[in-house]
Amino acid sequence: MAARIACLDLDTFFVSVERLLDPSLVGQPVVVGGRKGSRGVVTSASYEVRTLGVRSGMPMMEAARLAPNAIFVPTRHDTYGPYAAQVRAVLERYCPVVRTASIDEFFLDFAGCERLYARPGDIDADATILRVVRELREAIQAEVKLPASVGIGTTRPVAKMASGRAKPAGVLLVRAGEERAFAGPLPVRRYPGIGPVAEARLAGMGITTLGQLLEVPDEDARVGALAASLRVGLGAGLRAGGGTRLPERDRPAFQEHDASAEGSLSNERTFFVDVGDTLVAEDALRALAERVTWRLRRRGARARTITLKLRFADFTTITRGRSVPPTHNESDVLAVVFDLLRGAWPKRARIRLLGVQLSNLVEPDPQVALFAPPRPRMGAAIDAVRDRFGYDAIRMGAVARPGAEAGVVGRAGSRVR
DNA sequence: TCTGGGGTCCTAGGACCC
DNA sequence: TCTGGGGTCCTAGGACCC
Repeated sequence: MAARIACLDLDTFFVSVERLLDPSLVGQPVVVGGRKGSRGVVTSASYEVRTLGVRSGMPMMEAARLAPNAIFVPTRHDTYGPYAAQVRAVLERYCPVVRTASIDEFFLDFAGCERLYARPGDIDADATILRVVRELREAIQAEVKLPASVGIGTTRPVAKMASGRAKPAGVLLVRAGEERAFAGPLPVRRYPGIGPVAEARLAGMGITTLGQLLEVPDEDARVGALAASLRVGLGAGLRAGGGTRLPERDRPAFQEHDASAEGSLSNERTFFVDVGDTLVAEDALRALAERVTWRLRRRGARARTITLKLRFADFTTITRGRSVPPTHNESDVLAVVFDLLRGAWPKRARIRLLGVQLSNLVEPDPQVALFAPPRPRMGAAIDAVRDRFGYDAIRMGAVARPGAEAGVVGRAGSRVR
């Protein structure tokens, strides 16, 4: 079993793209995230500010305190996708099996490619993969102008951990049989799937490294069920060709599933100031329902479950959901979330965040579709414009300005109809 | 220093059915 | 007449990832 799974990670992706768009940011301490002073967090931090302790996920306030001289750039979510798509296109030239794990992370499976790609100078299959991966990394740098790091191993968790060690802009291959030597000294937190909670519980058992976790004997009564279950996944993940229990995600390794009917879609929003007014909350829900149903229609799917998410001023978060006949209509979603809001919002509580999630997605049933009301003509026209020019090309009046009379308002605020 | 937004996966209790 | 067992769906919450 050769090391043939690669994990490619784009280094400080959002920062790198912002630097492409504004070269004056190159070499500067850069933080991409919510607006400074607002209720936002860091989404990407350059290496210059990481040395000061700034990390993604950190509140912007804290980042500003740690790195007062950094340049703060607002996250532009629509901007980064096309760059990720360019990267994927390069990857597909080099590897037949590419799986997009997130906007800045890809897994490649070179199974069966070793001999095809072998060159006379390669001493073994590992050398072949390593050479190809270095070429591919250079190609991304040259063509898309983005730095990437690649880890290579026998399993996905190993490849992922190796990519972390390869940063910045490096390549690291962990040979078959050397997984434990590589991972053993690492903190448990480095293993994909072990987060802060599992880390703390393991620390309570005196386990801080992956090596320690693996060495705990099965019979050890002090080890909780957590450590036992983690060890199962870990052992498999560190074994060449190993299985995929717990921490190893998306089991059938690289299966691309039916995107139209899988998973869920959600949109949520944190208010600048906590909300106590029903009308303001309902306006926000209108905007969220409009956006999320538009995305659902673009997928060609319908949702069987509608869920309202509420986060109160004290940060407690609840969800309330309901199963419904499959729908993709904003009005259906809105009726449900308004009703759920009434039942879930205690008097006097202030709301920090509202979210609308659509899940249990299904393909439209042709039998049902026959009798379903057609999408109103104006709705269809709005969809068509948004499909061409993007969601924000059109805003509903009530959404654009709370309290405004209904109607469609163009980008500049002029009335379209 | 108060904590974004988009997801996936897992668990657990209760309803309901046979 | 004090009580089985299995299967599936629904709902809520939480850990985790980027």
